[in-house]
Amino acid sequence: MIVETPRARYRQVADELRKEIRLGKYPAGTLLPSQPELARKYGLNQTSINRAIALLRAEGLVRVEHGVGAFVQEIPTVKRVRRIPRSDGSGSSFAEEVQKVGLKPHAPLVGLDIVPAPAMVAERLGLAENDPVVRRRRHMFVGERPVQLAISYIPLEIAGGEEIALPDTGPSGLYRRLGDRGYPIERFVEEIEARHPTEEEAEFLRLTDAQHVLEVVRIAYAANNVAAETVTNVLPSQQWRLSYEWTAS
Amino acid sequence: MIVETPRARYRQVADELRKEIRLGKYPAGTLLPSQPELARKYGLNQTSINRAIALLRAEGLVRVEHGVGAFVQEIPTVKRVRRIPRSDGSGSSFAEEVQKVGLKPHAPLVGLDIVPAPAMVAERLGLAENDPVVRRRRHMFVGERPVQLAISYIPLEIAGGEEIALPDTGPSGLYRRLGDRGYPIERFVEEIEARHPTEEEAEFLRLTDAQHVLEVVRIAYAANNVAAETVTNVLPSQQWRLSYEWTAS
DNA sequence: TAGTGGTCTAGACCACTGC
DNA sequence: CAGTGGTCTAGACCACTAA
Repeated sequence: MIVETPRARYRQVADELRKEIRLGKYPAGTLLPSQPELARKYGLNQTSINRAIALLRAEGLVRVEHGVGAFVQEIPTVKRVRRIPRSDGSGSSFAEEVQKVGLKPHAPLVGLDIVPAPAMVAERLGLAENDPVVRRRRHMFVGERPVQLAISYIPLEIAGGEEIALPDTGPSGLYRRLGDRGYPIERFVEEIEARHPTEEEAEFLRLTDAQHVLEVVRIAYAANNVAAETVTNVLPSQQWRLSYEWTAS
Repeated sequence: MIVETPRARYRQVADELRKEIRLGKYPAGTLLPSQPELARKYGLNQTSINRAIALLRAEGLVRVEHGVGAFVQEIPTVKRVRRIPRSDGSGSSFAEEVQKVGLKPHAPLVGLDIVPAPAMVAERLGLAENDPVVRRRRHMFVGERPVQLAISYIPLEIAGGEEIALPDTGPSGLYRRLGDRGYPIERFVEEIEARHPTEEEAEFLRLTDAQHVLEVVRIAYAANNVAAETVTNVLPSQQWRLSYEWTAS
């Protein structure tokens, strides 16, 4: 190791490991050498090596399993997938966009039920808290890899029942059904925010709590600004790039 | 301190400080007690206190100045400001949106020159690398607080000269001038990505490198898919919420 | 059980800031 | 200069995982 006093030793170790990962010395999915081993190699204490690994964790380059070791994270394959507001009013669907980049997506339904509206959802849909809403939860994968969480809420009064959100109903399918029920969608608003994942999200998406997620909240409005649906998508920020397109005039 | 073995002591200290900050015991801009002092208070080593502070740094709750202390970060005042693609084709301007929430923005020009196009810019604008482009750089503040960086590039052939991007030219002003020069804008694409800040960005935006920024890249297209301008905005992810709106048709 | 990562100490030294 | 935060050690103990 170069003695470069102004830069902390543990940072230098992190730099070195980062470089070696980038160069393919430790391919995705493999284990880094153990902390005692790295300590010997670099002539440092295990405590210092631990700090170095903590840096790589925070950057999302490495995922640590206690008692096992530090795994090199898979390459962010989902990046560059797009969300595009289109003239038919829907954002492009998850499946479409992932297929475009040649990957096999699946988005199993993990829950479909009727629940009292949580405060945030009630606010977005213009309901009173605890008014009944249809809730649809999906886990989205690319191959074996979890890449996104989605929870959709529709006021029960508008939905009529759970059936409206049954599987194989793509977004446009859902909006067509809402139209059939007398709530044709006129306007969409999406808000994007970056935040720390909840524990549940971190576990499913295999993130450390030092990494961030993007939360994309869409609200679909029917006539008279009646909010007919809201969807919240949670995606690891390092794996996605969002895209919006619109025309002048 | 509660002896809660499964949770690390330093995490408990961070929890405690986080709570006290939230409750206003340490208002924004003030210093936390020094590390030795906190060490005495919690019966821990300075090393452990240092780790606790490091957590708060990573979360952006605190900004540390070496040799001085840990300052409580100002409240993220810019949050909820919107970017809305409007019917006139422009995103709403920085100044407009900040004023809407009752704050005083200013966005001084820090650079206006003609440079060879960097690779990424050349790709976005459909130029060859090193083709000349007009570059406009702005630093954006709300009051005294730096909140955003913006760099705009226009092919010199389209711009004619630097004048096109002179100060007090709002976005729509620039696009009107481009129209006058025979390049009316037809279409916009924005791509959003979360990443770690560069050192320069971290310094200006007063971020630690553990925090994230949103990079919003917009490309404005004239007829025949000729890219007439690209702007890159860099904003601290914790201080902003982006918003897009569009109508079904 | 042996090997892994996570935490903590007591003490040291350094770099930086402000007086 | 004194006070601040940043780093590092040598050693210890714990929790977790896998065989």
